[in-house]
Amino acid sequence: MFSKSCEYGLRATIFIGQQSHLGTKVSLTTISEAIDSPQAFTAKILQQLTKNNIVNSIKGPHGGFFIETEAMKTLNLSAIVEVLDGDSIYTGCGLGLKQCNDKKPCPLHFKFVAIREELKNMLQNTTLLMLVNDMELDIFHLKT
Amino acid sequence: MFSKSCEYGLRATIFIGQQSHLGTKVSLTTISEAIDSPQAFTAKILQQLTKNNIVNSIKGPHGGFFIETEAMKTLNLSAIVEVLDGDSIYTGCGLGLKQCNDKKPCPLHFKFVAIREELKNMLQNTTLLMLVNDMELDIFHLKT
DNA sequence: ATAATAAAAGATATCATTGTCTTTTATGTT
DNA sequence: AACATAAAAGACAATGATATCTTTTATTAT
Ligand code: FES
Ligand code: FES
Repeated sequence: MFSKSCEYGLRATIFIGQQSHLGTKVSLTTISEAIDSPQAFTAKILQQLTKNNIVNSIKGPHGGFFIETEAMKTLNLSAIVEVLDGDSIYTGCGLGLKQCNDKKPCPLHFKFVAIREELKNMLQNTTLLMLVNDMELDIFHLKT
Repeated sequence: MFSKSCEYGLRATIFIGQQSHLGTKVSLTTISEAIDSPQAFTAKILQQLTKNNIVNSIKGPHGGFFIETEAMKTLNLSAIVEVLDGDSIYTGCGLGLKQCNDKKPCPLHFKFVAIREELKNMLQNTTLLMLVNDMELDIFHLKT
């Protein structure tokens, strides 16, 4: 469904959000251990997320990654996915045709678009804050 | 969503089904032109589909690929996807956790599984014959 | 039998994704 | 100012997916 980059990026963002909610910034090492991801690769992903203002970062001692609580209210998963995987998941044809639209549809088009839209809506309607709040229930996990 | 192999495989199978419905076997060259796919790569995919009894093939002059009409009634898209992409699309965690289950869910689990199940149902409930019949409407396309 | 046709099989090549390693830049502490 | 910390940036490596090419096998037609 999503690329590895996107999977790690989503997990990392949720973890950063969770910790920021508790008032603490987190370092790359802490993140990659918390979400069980390859550290150097995760660094690259965090660079992209930082560049695209999904997360904030501060260099130097006591630096690290964080997200403002206010930003968590409006940040939805769709924004993260779009940064890391582009919008092909929202616009791409299920059968790989170059164009996907109602005018010249593939035989799976209408059935496929219905599900694609649900996925899109789910990602757009799910904010980081929702997931961070859910995480407080101690039911959900970010590794294995 | 699906791999290139799976996209080409689905398109190829639909085309073979369509032509078989008209009573004609089709060659690799005909298929790859009809669905606009790389020929040699498509050959490899058709080998997999043949080995897994999704399509039939006959070597030699007047040979080619075909599917029995009876088989089209029971062959659903899910079977094709499973041969070419495995079942990770049905069982994999949206955030990339090694296990996906209700016992130790990721924060996206329940929302994600809901959509994953819809996709699964759609693929299981859509038979090749349905798509082949739809193709007769001249509304749907298998390339560009 | 020979030649032609067409898929199967095997080997190899290309590319994007995934992943690592090293150097640089920014910031805080002593 | 010197040092330590931590992210940013750039170069490089490994892997798997995608794609091609060649050889073999099966079948049909002459
Ligand atoms: S054209 Fe294939 S999903 Fe829209
Ligand atoms: S555990 Fe993540 S989708 Fe099920």
